[in-house]
Order: sequence, then structure tokens, then C-alpha cells
Amino acid sequence: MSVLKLKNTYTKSLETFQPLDPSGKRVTMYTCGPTVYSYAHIGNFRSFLMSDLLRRVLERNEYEVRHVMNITDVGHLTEDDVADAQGEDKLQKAAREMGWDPYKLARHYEDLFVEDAKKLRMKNYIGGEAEDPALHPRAASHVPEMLALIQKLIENEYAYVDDSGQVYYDINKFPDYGKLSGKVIDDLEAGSRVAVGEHKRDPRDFYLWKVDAKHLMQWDPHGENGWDAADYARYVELVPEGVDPRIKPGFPGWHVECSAMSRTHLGHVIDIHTGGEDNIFPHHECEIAQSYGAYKTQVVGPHGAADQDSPRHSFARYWVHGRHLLVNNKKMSKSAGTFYTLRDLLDPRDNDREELAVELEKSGFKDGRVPANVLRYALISNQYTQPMNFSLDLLQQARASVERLQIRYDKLREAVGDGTNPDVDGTASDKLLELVSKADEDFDGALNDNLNMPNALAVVFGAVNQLNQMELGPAEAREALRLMESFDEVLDVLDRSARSGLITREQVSTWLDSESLVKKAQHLKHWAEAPDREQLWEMVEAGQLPMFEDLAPIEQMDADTIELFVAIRQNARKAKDFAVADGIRDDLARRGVQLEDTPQGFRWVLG
RNA sequence: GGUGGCGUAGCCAAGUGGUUAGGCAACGGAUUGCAAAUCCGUCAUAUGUGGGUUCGAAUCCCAUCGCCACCUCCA
Repeated sequence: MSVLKLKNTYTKSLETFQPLDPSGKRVTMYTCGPTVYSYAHIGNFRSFLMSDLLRRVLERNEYEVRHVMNITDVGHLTEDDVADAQGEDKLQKAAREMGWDPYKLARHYEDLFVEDAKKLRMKNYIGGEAEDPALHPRAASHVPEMLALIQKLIENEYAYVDDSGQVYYDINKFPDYGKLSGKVIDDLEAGSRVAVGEHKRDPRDFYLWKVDAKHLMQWDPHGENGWDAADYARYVELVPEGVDPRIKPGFPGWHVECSAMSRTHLGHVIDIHTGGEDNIFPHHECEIAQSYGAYKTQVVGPHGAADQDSPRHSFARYWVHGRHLLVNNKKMSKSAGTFYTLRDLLDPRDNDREELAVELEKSGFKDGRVPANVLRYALISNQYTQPMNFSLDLLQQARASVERLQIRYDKLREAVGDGTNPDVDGTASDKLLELVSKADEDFDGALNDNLNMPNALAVVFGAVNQLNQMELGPAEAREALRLMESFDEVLDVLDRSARSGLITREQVSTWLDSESLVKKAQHLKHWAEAPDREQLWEMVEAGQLPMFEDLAPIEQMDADTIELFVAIRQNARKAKDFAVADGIRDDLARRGVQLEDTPQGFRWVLG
């Protein structure tokens, strides 16, 4: 097994990954999650999927990953910046515009986000993990922890309270501020682009606690006003002596939430912290400053004793940042019409994007909708260290790639069968076993090389190509299927249900010669009085096929129905009545069943 | 203005001194009643431009053009 290497933003170098856990098993990972004031867009999801990919690669390396991704539902201002905190809270602004309570708005968009995340197969929202609030902490529910941290900062003299009762971080106390982003802090022109807060000691100081009477989400640090009962009980426990009396009722700064929540749910020092590249400065820089100021968190580098002499004043050992997604090589822009939420692409017509739907239809997307697995593939298909230029072309290519994998997967599944064939338990050829183990290893190698997905996909398609050239027995198919499933543990783009089948020529000729065809016809529910065999043939021969008009919709297409039409079609083919045969195939296709003639028989695929 | 990054065939995208990664598209062939799928082949000895170092450069150096990001809300 190759060794996982990651590009650490902090050191700007490729580092071998080693967890902090002495047993070398457990890995802690924190991702800055969405601010839930609107729909998440595909750029957000590219970033979150990078974290999902990293997590899956860690699991492939047999680590047990505890992945926390927060929900920001308070404190993120419209004009947040390094020097001052002007502007309105993003959530509050959106809530005001919709005439909603900000808590309601946050939960609304959080719920929608979770729906989207599930569709994109983000593992931290699949299964039991989705239900674990500790893995998806909400900022507004962690005000006790944030105030405790703020109090620590004041006690340690890394923060100060101004006349109005607000709290600021004192940048000058932390010389390492700027180490993550590589910024020379003196170069940040003090106050030139932002209004200097009157009460700040240095214009670059950032706020930890803000006082604003107009703000709807408020907490009183010295009483029960604004508190959820359970949170307040925890607060009293966490800060029994109370916080600095000068702090006035208000709300927390954006940066402080991640320091507090990652510590609460993952511990003092964590292994990996991820986010989008825009988070590097100032958000993550501020998180580092806060955690160090309050708890003196520091890490020695991953390379062992040599680093003991120069610990980094960071609470995360590896910082991993994804580059942004662009459209037409520019940032997404609503005014330029290049802004896409996930929903816009999955279901444009339901989201008032008729033009987009038409464009997608032109590109061959059925009903103008992009399947979620195709979007997932597109968003993870290049390396996270490169900006991604999103386009319809990219989506089309992703669709073709996913289809190629799906077709191979389906055929392998058919070859393995339902497990009743005793040959499945046989021994696969050495050649096949070698192919499988090499592909699996190369796939690891590519992913472990800083998540090099293009190389990993080259391995996948190389293996598919080789498999396509081989005649596979059941035992070989079984091994090959395992390989595909192993790839898909990371990619997660395949439909793994039994969605295809093969009807042999022998089966069809049996049906044609027996009453079983009529039985299949009678199976169709809409025939109150099913035709007998003779009537059925009359209909077929007359090319009437009236059953097509009101055939059951796709969800009700089952094996019997498909088999009936395959038999009828085969009869027409034998009679060289290709118009009827092709008509049946086209009709089935419209109902979501692809039919293929192969030397072995007739293959059907749902989808 | 400061800092960082990128320019690889029609498109996407690896490769960071030495045997034309891979995918998509298009076209030709095999197969097929027609399709679909699959295979073989073509596009392809491609690397923004101009120099330099080297036996050898997409890869290193210099210059130059173009694009992007962060520094200001952002994933």
C-alpha cells in the first residue's frame, strides 16, 4: 500500500500523512461547512466533495475518520473582513428579505443543504452520520463554547473588550498571524480599504463578540436572555465564574465558531482542517490565532522528532484547501447567468431555469436534468489543487464516463448472476487476478498522491478497457466486480442495484412456443380481459400493439413485462418485420428500458 | 499595487529532465437486419511565444504575452 501524501497549505509542501492518534488508526477532520442563508451552489459542493473524497481516501487507507462539518447559522456578516465587522448578518439579511425569523430561515436552508448533500453522496450525510448532531454542529448552539473561548482569550490577554462591550482579538499578540496564508501582515494596508473601528487598538484586529441592538439573534452573557435553556445550562457549567462583566449582550464573530466547535467535537488538536481556498485568509488564519491564544494549541510537524524544535502554532496538523470552481474561467456570477445551485442543474424547470433546461436537453440530458451521480463525478474528476472550469461540456463528458463505468458494472453483475451458479466460487485466472490487484494498487497510488483523481481515473478506465477485451467466466466476473466496487467506494457514482438482465435465445423460443407468453401478457394489469394466445398474435401481426398506448409507467416495468415484449419483438424479427421490432425497441426505450441484441441473447437495462 | 497560481492536441486533464497517461468528441474499420455495447485505427510525437542551459526540456533558467485567484463577502 502506498503512503498518503497531502499538500499542506501551512507548509506549502507535500507531506506524508500520519495521524496524531498513537495507535495510528483514528483521524480527526474538520470542514468549514455552509452558511445557511441561501441555496448552496456547485462551487460550494465542489469544495465539500473534496473533503468527502479526502475522507474516503483516508478510509481506503484503513483509517477511522471522524469528520465534523459545521453549519454556520449566526455571525457571518455581509461585510466581514480582517479589519472590521461592518454590515448585517447574512442570515438576518436574508430572513428580513423573506419576512422570516432567522432561526426558521437557517433551519430551512440547512434542511435543503442536507437533501443536496445526500444526493451528492456526501458520506458525512449518509446513514447514521446524518443523524449525529455532533458531526454537524450548529454555530448558534455553541455560543457557550464560544464565550468560554473568548473568556480564555481575555484572560490570556489575547483579546480585549472595548467601551461598547464588544470583544476583539489583539493581532499584535500573535506573531504567527499570517503564517498560513503567507501574508506579511504589515503589508495589509491598515484601514485603507475599510473603516477603522473606533474602539480597536489596531485596524487589523478582528471581532470575537459583536454588539448590535438591531440584531435578532442575541445572547446575554450575564443572564438568561436569548438563550436556549439547554445551552444556558451548559454555559453556566462551562463558565461558572461568568465572563468579563464588560461584555454586553450580542453575538459571536464568525471565525470563533470553528475554533470552538472543532475543539468541542474533535479535541484540542485535530489532524486535518479543510475548506475552500478563500477560507485561508482571513477565516482560518483567525481560527489559528484564536485557538492558540486561548489554549496554546500547537503541533509538531508530521515528520517526527526533527520538528520538535519548531512547533507550529496551529490547532490543525494538516490544512487542505480546494481551489475554486469557475464558469467561463471567471467566478460564478448571477448577473452573467453563470451561477448554478445544485438544484438548478438537477431540476432546472422546478427552479425557474427554463433556458438552462433547454440547453441541457440539447446536450442530451433527458428532461434537461443532470443526474446527481453525473454531477458528483464532474465535480470530483479533476485534482482539487487546480481550479475547475465548469461547463456543459464537462457535464457531458462526465455523463459519458459514468455510463461507460455503469455499463461495465452491469455486465459484470449479470455475469456473476444471482450467486446460484456454482462456478462463481471457482478460481479466477492468474491473468485476471493480476489485473485486479495491480489496478487496485495503482488506484491507491494515484489517490494517495495528493488525491490525484485524473491519474486515478486513468487507472479505472485502463482496467475497464482491459476487462472489455477479456472473456470472463463467473469467477473472473466476481473478482472484476469487486474491483469496480472497490473503485466505487471512493467515486460513488454507480447504480449498484440489479438494473439489467439477459434473456437467452433459448428462453425466448420456449416462450414463443408455449402458453407462457399469454401468461406474461395476462400479467399486465391493465388488461381486464387478457387476450388469449391467438388474439395476442393477431394483434402482433396486425402491428397494432394497442398495449403500448397505456402500458404501465416505468416504475411498474418488471421482468415479465419486458420479457413479453422481447418475445413479441423477436417474433417480428424472425419474420423480418423490422418496423415492428424497432417500434417495440423504441417504445421500451421511451419507457426507460434499453434493449440490446447480443450473440448470447437480449440484454435489457433499466435507466 | 502586493502575493500566489495557471497556459499540454477539437474539448477536459495527468506528467515536473530521458519508453506519444487517461477520458470526451469526431471520423474510418470489425461486429450488427438496423441500433446499442465492445474492439482496432485516425486526429497525436501536443506542450502560449522568444531565447538559453543540456547529449537530451512539457519539465530547469531568462524574457515576454495571456488568463485566474487571494489581498474586499465567498467553498
